[in-house]
Amino acid sequence: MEIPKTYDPATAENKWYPYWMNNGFFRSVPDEREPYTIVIPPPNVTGVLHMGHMLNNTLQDVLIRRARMLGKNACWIPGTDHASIATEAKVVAMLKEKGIQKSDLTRDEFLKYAWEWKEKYGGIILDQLKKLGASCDWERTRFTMEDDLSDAVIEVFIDLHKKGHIYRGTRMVNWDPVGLTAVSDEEVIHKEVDSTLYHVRYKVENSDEFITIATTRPETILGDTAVCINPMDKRYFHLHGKNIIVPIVNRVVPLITDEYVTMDFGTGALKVTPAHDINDYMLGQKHRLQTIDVLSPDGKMSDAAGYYIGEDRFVVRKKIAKDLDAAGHLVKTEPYKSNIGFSERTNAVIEPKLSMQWFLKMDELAKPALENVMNDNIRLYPEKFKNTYRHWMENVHDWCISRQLWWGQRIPAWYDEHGDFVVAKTEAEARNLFKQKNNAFADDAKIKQDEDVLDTWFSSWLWPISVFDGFKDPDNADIKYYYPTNDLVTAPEILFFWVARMIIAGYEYRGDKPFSNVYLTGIVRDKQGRKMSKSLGNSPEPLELINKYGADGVRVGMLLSSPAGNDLPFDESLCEQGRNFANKIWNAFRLIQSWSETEGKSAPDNRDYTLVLKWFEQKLLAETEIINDQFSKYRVSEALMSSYKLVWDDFCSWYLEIVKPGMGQAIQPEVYHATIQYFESLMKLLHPFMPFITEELWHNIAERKESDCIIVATWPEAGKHDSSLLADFDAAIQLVSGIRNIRKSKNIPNREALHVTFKGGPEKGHEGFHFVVTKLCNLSGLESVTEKPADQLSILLRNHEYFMNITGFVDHEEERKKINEELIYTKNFLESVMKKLGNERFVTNAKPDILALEQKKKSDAEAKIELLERKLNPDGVR
RNA sequence: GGGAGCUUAGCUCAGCUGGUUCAGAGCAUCUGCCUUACAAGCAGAGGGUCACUGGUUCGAACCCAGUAGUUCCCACCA
Repeated sequence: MEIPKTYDPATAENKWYPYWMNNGFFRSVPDEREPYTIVIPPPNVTGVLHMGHMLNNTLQDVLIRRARMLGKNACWIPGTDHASIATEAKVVAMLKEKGIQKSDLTRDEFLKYAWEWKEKYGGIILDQLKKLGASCDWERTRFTMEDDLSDAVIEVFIDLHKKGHIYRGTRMVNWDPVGLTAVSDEEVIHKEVDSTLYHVRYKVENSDEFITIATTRPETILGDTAVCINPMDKRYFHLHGKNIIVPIVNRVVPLITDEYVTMDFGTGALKVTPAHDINDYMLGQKHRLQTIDVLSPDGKMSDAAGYYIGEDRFVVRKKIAKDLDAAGHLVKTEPYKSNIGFSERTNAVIEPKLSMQWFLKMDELAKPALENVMNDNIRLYPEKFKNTYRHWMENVHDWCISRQLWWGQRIPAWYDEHGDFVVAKTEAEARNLFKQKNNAFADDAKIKQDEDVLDTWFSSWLWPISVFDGFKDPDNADIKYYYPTNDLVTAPEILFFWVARMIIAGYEYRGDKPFSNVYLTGIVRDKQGRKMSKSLGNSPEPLELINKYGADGVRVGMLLSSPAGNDLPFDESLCEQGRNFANKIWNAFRLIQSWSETEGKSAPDNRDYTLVLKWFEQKLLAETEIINDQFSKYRVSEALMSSYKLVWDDFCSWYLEIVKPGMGQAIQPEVYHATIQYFESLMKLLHPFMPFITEELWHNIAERKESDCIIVATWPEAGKHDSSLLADFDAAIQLVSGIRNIRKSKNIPNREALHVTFKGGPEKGHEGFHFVVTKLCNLSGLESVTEKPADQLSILLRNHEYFMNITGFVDHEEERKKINEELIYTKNFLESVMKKLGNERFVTNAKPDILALEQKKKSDAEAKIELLERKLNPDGVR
């Protein structure tokens, strides 16, 4: 049968993914096995797959597939997040293209469009994950805004309100004038921006004097309700108790004193605009100042401003500067760098704005969430995030959970005509509550529900519980079986948005952690270290990468250089390396396959390979143990690298080359069958990383039923191995490398057979592999001699000297130089060992095995020195 | 401003309890090979003052202090 020289990923991918799905290999239902569960960080319904998703989901798939092979009941729950702000923005934009304004629609009309949009585009990202090979239980796909999950959100709101954790209050919030909503602190990105500091003088009432303030936002002067100075500031002592006249509006406001003002910044005088600055707001509260909101929600000057009404704040900033100047109030301007907050979603400049919002008190709820991370009940990988986590949880702020949007779970609060409110699931319940509060409450009294919806994270924080219907039916079989889940794989950016809050919800509603381990991935960056983003256009299209390099190749590429918590500087060449690896495996298979045809047809290769078979068997045990250990520490890229080297170096470069039958020879059946077994084990080890090619080869390499799939095969055994055998083999291949090196440096072609000898008996164990050396190096012989041959090149290995019959090439000076260098190194080494052994404190304190090791180092070094010295002075003449 | 982390080969990173067969890996580079599985390959080689300075120790890439550079998080002085 003709097998193509290169692996064709598309064929395997199109064949096996549907096969796995149709045969229910991804499906999980509770049974007697140990569960292993991951809930996906639900991507936004608006999302399309980007490189971050690729990394994240590849990792999850690796973990889930390995758990499945370890015999666990592996369950990976997929789903999507309704993402209020992002989705609403998309729908608004879509409507705009159709010529429809959101403001022309009723809430229900708008939501109808939004749902249509979701049905149409909401599943794209999940389909893309399938291309990557994600083995999610698709029958369990959830959506954060489906009925059951929304019910859970509402119930939790009501419950937390009942417990007194939710309150309503006037607060300074981060207002997004484009999104027209409040956003949480975490969604504001601060950037340093070049701006102007305006020095403006205000007239002191009943005086000719002026007081000069500095501001970057002169448009807010219209909302000033005080000027503040430090009480200790000598410059202004004489003004204490006076009033100030705000320019343009000519409002008379008090001059107040507060230590908050730093004397040496600007002019030491601060204009106070409680409606538009968080610190001013606090000053306003403290000094009972009037609050004048001069901006409307869309960032234009409001009626209350009195001037420039309806004009954008940035336009007004320039205008008012001019007008102030004209009126003689502008003293000077200077360039100034200030930190400005931008909305993460819309990139609009955030306005601090006073508004009525709903808040969740965090201090008490956060306690168990902090404690259980600190005591390692929940482990973060890498551990360094524990610090960050603690810092945040110890200084946690109340969570503003209301959003001025329509797409999301509507807040279950109801207002009567006086503005009193109750929290209830339905209007009928709300009426009852009103009645309980007030007997006189009329049956036909008008009440209306809060217009706002809840923050998206207020639904995603329930995700690990709600996907198992843990609110709807707290004792159902699924939640009891799968919760707490095992591992969560997510980005550090949402450690607080999401991870911390899930932990909080877990303890509040299940009395238990939502997951045991959190693997925090890095950010995928481009070669220049920039974050990959759509706006920069520096992100490769994931599906194109998959087409180009195969899903397995891309998976390997993503994982190759991404230890937990480290950013991944992505480069397509990584995928190329992944593809090349797949091809290497493919060709190893081709080689083995070709042997099956030689079996019995020609004279068998009659070498005794028993020891080599044993070596590889032991090597597999040893490496599997290492790989298991790396997995247990979530060192996934290291586990991949170990597997990579096991396959490429140990199996392909050494094992296959050794057992490969010579030209015209047939392989021995037992060697062939052992090789197949080893290959199968290797495929299993690789399966979590490279699901497609391993499944394909699994079915090709041996006769097996189609239903016998590697995806559900048993993970290879690890365990006790003969380390001296492994060391003996290492010595043999070192000899091989040494001989090859000399061949190369002396330009002796491989077809020219060499004869190698060594003095005295070989070290025991090691000689068993001599035939390996003979075969791989094309030796005409490898035997012991009693006398050291004269004038031959030699190799030193484990205190034994091997001689090669290539007399003509010896460069004595060069050789002596090399030997001398090695001698010096070895002597220094011995010296340090002796120093240690001569140190009483070392000898008394070191563990016995370390001591023994040092003794061995000593004797080895001594033997080597002796040998080297003899090499330099072969006749004992000095 | 407060906090945390990082700095090891050209690149990306290991180095887990301090111990010179411990200075490592992969990629990249260089050299030689179209050797019947694979040129998406084979074989070989070169490459590092472990950021710097000092300290602790019999011994430091590893522990401590300081310095420099760098990244992230938190706060937000108009």
